[in-house]
Amino acid sequence: MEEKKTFYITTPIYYPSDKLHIGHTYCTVATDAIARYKRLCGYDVMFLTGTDEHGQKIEEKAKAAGVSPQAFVDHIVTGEGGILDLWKLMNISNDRFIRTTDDYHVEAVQRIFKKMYDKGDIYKGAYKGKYCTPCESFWTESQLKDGKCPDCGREVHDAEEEAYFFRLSKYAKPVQELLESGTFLEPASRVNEMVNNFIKPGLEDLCVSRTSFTWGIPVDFDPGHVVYVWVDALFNYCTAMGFLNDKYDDYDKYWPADVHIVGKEIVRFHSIIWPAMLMSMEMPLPKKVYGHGWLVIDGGKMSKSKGNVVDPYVLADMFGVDALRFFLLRTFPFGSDGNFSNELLISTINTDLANDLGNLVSRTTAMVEKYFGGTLIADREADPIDDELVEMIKSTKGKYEKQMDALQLHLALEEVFRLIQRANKYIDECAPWVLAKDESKKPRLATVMYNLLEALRVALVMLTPFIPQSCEKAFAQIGAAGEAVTWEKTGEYGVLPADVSVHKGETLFPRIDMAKALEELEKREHANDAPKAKPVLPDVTIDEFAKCDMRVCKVLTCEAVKKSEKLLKFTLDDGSGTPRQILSGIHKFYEPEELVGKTVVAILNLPPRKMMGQMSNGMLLSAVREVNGEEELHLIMLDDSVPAGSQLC
RNA sequence: CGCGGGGUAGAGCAGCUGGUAGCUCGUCGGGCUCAUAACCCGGAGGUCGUUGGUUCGAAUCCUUCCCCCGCAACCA
Repeated sequence: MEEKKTFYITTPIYYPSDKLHIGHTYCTVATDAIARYKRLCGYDVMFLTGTDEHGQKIEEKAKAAGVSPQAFVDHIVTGEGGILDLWKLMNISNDRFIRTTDDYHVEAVQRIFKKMYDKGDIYKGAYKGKYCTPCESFWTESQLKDGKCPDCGREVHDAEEEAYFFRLSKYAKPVQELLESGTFLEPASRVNEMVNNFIKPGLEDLCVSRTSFTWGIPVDFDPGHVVYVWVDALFNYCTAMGFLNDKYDDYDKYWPADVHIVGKEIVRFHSIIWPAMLMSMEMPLPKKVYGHGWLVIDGGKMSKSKGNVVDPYVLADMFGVDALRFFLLRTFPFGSDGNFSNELLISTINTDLANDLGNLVSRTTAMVEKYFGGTLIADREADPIDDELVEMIKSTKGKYEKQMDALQLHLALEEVFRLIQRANKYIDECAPWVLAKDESKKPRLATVMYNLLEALRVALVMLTPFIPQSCEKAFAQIGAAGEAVTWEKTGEYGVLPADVSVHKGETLFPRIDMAKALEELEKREHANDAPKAKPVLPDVTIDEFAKCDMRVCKVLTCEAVKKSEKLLKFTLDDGSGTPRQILSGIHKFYEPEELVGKTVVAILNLPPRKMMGQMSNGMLLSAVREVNGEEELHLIMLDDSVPAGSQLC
């Protein structure tokens, strides 16, 4: 028996510190479509996804929630409405799902770590460097910006800590050659970014162990150290195939991966650190890393703090899983960012799925039923008018294939819809309703119908990776089954039986009423997060309260802090005679000019704190609440007759 | 001058190995009646961010500047 060619594709393993949003769904759906396409083509596909469950952030989140880290991630991954549920809902066809807390993975990573250690590529060093506490990051002298943390601009302090390092510097050259010499990293525009930003300035050895927290894979030969999450996470692509463990036995079969689909924010880890570590392990490198773009909203990043996170559950529920899958992959160029909006979603569904595809299935099957009682006669009569459509039925496959293989999913879909649109036009040209009036034109009419069914058959096969459930229904309607829906027959004309029977069924994609749907969406988004009254905090004594020195202040000056989105810098008259400087993150709510001269309240005896390189000596008091998941803030302003320096009690 | 990406019809985008602009939606007009008020045809709408240059000729190559986004935090 002939061995099938293998194809190994992965998504990133997602970080379950929160529920996943539409961006994660986008990435996974895209990977799923590629995996399904490759299966359709006859490959032996391995499609892996999973979760990256270690790290400090999860440890903290779990602590805040009052549960163990394991219980915390279990809930997000396997709980109701969690990640596994989401992939099931979205009809994701992954063959395997890895959690980095799985025993076999943990043990394998320990072996990997040890192996690199024994080789000398991981060494123990005394970390003498600069440490930025809020970022939990170490920096070398050369990485500092004006002596401050290059990430956040704050002060760093000397820190000396025992830690393990990976000799990333040793692999700088081969990695750069890898990036510049071919198609390892795509789209090509990302290559410059990596080389200019990270490799040319010089790759430092990477600190690959932590002692500041415990939620990670322990370095088994040195208690107290846990493995850096990225070392832990990246090797999932191999351990899930059974590398250095007994759980699976497919490493030799599938590794190296054909493509890692990743978001552009983690391209750096996948295109620099990952190949370097594999080189160290003397393992084959993955053939490709593809950095897709992000879904952005109104040109800006989707984020919790902006309150513009889109929930895939709501969309799938309202519009259907296939419609959502289709929209994501048809609308946005896969390599670059795309502007998400509900309006665009609905109009794409209406135009492509309802008007063009769904309606074509509907009108075709309706005519076959109406004119032939559902089963075509075998007589035929061709006409030159058929030639163009027939030619497209044969040629679309090749164009589609070319785009799919280049991971240009949206362009592949464009090819399919060209065929669908041509078929709609063909109906107009042939005017079957005229032919139907003349009994002698029956063979001609049968030919027209047959050509339409063939066009549909071919288009639907190519849509299978994108909208699998709908295609199945549509195949039943147009009477296509078995060999007729295989990839081999997709480039051929004349595959359906001459006396094919159709079964007009339910509407595949109902048209969506834009106004109503938007209203409904609005309702659902706000249903969950009506203003929540926060519970009253535990009692404090009057003495404790009295420790807070809150006073009335007059705003002398107020200006925005450079490079900061949120901070305003105030100079205040606190009654002492000496102006007091306070920073406050309220630029989102107030413009500096409107606050000058106002009478405000500040707490004065908080320890001074530096923000964006500026000192803040106290805090302005505001009234805040949460509305629709967004913070609403009112700075406390008193009547201007209240004198500066008055104390609140 | 940190590094990247981008600024093209009302909206969203393509074109960018140089030959005076295309696609989808919207809009206006027409056709058809098989179909999910769907489908088909046609029209209107752009000095291709700005300055200067190379060229017979530039959206496309070089240059100046402006704006947006990300890397990228700060929310005491």
